[in-house]
Amino acid sequence: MTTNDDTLTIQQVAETIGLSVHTLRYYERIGLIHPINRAANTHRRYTQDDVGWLDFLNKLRATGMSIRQMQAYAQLQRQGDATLPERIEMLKVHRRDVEAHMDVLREFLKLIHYKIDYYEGLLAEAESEAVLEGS
Amino acid sequence: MTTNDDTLTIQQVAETIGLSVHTLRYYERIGLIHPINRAANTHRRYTQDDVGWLDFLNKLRATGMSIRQMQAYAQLQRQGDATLPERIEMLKVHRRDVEAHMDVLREFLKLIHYKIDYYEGLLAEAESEAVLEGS
DNA sequence: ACTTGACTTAGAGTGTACTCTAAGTTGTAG
DNA sequence: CTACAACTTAGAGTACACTCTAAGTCAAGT
Repeated sequence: MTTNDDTLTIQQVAETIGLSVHTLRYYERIGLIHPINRAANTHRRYTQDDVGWLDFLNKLRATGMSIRQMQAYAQLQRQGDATLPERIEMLKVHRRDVEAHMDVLREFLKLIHYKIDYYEGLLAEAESEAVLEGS
Repeated sequence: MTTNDDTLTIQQVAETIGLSVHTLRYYERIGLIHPINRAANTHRRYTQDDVGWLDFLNKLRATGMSIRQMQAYAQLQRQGDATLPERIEMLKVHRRDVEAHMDVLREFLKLIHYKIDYYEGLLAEAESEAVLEGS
């Protein structure tokens, strides 16, 4: 397999960005990415730009954006610079969502901290009683 | 509907903790919570303890714990104090997961910050050009 | 010539977590 | 007496995001 230029096979892309080859084809099918250019043998050849875009999609997913939202964003992206304001707005909305989610996580971490402390307190108590019984 | 004591109907619980009545029954069915005590008319009556536990379950879900994990935790809980060490361990593992997730979110927020700045820069540029053309 | 392995497609299947439906019971209000 | 709302059950249905299968093409290595 001589991939002489700077393009990558689907397998290579899957490895570099951590999505399965199935998922990469799926994302193309549902319009999250434009139809990938093909080599003479019909195999997909991903450019660095393609990889960058997929990497960004992956980050949107990892931060909780739905496929539907990403489809909307991808469509705007394909429509060019005229949609920049809308895309900025989407990103800002998503940022607010992520920040809200982080607040929830922070609250939870505080709770869990107290809970673990409390449980470890109970545990230490039980142990010291066991020691007393053993004496 | 006279709920004179300090117990709550399924509807009231749903409202106070933000889970649907369907989900509350579902959680009971799959063992996330013990079988709820019934009033004379077979209707469920939730105690404050039940509500507290459901609230905690809800927080575990909201922070990404799977139903399967919660089932395991609930089972340990029902087995009493002997399982305290295991439960502490589960909570610590989950805390690590949540912290790791927060790291991902923080990284994303940084990226999105730069991206929005960049896009708004493009936008400002385009606008100033439009002004020049207009003169 | 033949095997191997990476790729291709359309479409079916899976896992998770709900979410809803249908049919029935019960208690209160008009 | 009747209507209505809230509840009950078992089990079916849904949404989401993949994930896999089957059948086939193609290029390289032995």
